[in-house]
Amino acid sequence: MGKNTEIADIFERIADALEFKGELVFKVNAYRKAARVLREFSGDISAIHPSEIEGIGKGMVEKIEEYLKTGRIKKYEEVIADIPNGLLELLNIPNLGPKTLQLLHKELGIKNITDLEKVINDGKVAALPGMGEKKEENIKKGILLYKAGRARIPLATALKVVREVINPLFSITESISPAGSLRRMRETIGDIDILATGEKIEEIINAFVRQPYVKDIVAKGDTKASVRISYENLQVDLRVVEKESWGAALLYFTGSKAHNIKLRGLAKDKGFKINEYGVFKGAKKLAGKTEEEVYRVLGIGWIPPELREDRGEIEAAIEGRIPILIEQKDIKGDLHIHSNYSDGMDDIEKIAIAAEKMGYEYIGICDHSKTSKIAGGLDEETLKKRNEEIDRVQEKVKGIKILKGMEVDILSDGSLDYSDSILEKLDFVIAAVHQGFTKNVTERIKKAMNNPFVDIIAHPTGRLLSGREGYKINLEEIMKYAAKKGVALEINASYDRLDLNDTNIIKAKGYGVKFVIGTDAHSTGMLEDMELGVGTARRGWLEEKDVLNTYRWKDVPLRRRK
DNA sequence: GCCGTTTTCGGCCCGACTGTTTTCAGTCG
Repeated sequence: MGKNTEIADIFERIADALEFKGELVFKVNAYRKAARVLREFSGDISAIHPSEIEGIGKGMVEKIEEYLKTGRIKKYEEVIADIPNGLLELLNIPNLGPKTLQLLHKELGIKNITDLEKVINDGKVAALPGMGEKKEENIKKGILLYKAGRARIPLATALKVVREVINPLFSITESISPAGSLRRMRETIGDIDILATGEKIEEIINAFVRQPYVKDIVAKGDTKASVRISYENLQVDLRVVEKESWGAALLYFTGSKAHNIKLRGLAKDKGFKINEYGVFKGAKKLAGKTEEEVYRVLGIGWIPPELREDRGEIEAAIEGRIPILIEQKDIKGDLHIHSNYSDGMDDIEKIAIAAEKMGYEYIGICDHSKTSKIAGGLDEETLKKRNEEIDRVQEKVKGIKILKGMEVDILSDGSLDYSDSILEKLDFVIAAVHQGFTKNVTERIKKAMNNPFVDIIAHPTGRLLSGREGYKINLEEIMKYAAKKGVALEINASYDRLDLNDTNIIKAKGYGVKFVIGTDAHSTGMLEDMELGVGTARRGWLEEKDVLNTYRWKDVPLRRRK
């Protein structure tokens, strides 16, 4: 996806190579940081000047310019010149770091995974200086994990798993909370992190590693344990701390790493030291019981976990401009729900009752339009019947407003799947690309936005977390046009979509775009995905006013009402 | 390699756990 990512990848590989060679760790980190910053930078990289972006200095700018001009970076070619192809890849093997890899390369001549497996199986590793039986065994385990693939799991799955893991520990802990990327509501999760506190730390650790879901104990000490669970080979880390350190530990364990590093730098500037036990001045403890307390002694307000990515949140906190983020309770209705008239599982009445129980004021039934035949798209006649059914259910279920919406296909020429006279009569329309993902998609979406009855664009990029890449589009052009036309972009909360994602939301908000969070639910159970959508919106720095379905229905500033 | 109203040189986040060691290096988060 563009030059930013290409250059970030190269910087990452330079970092790996330098680390392998034993170069100063700070230099290695500089490349890692530049890679991360570049990945998240949304602007034009050819126009970057040193110091404009934190982490990109003179050297990095030179290399960026070199790449844009020649398509190569000499420094990269230099550092990998004497490293065999496929060797650095082995750094992804758990328990095998740069120092050990260098040793194995030098002493045993390994060049790739095949060589590595051979020397391990021949028992040649244990005999090397500083190595031993156990280290050899750990690398062997690491190779198995590496080959099994350690794919990140979707947020929705991780939330379910963490609730199951935490439940049996409730009775023996005083507090227990998810931490890590899960608490930050990242769209995918690698390891699951949990923090707990209670009277008997040892007992909590022991109870944790003895749970039936534990397949393998990776590490176990006085204050923390790591286990691998049967489900998806996931690693779960539990850290147990004294009550007095709860806040500092929760902060530390929630991350992100980049957020923590910057926070610790801030503490250092003030002459403090911050670790997972608290904030210290010399031996004196200044804070640690709550997260609020820790931030306060650093002179800033509490920062919501979803923002802790070092994307400017610490600077914002210093200047007192941390937004009041949208919350689930602000959502007044779900505007993207499929009924069994198209490919949904449940009938309209069941959906209405379920949504009423969730406390919504309104729901939008949005079935597929006629061209999406596989998804049971409705022809004009069936649409009429469905709308009559909505009227009938509305008579029975009075506690919630049931809106007549549709998810209308944007066809290959950019026209819509129903005539304007049909679209006009609906309460609102979501337009969506469901076919021709590579054909003129930007132009087609823009053309669809020219239709005055299109209120929302569904899942604007079309990507799926399970692997589908998404449409070939110029997303920024679509964002600008949506802002201009007053069309809202959807934050599709479906567990496999989360589309727009966090960084795209930030970008779109910058252009003045408004949003709708919809679950795209195909069953009443999936209405719960709203939690994922709100989490993603929070990661995108959104406030209540940015999201249209936080308004009462009569006040929702839909495009067609303007 | 980046960065700077304490610095343009000399710092750069901090600790737990493991294994191979007798005081520490490597890996991880």
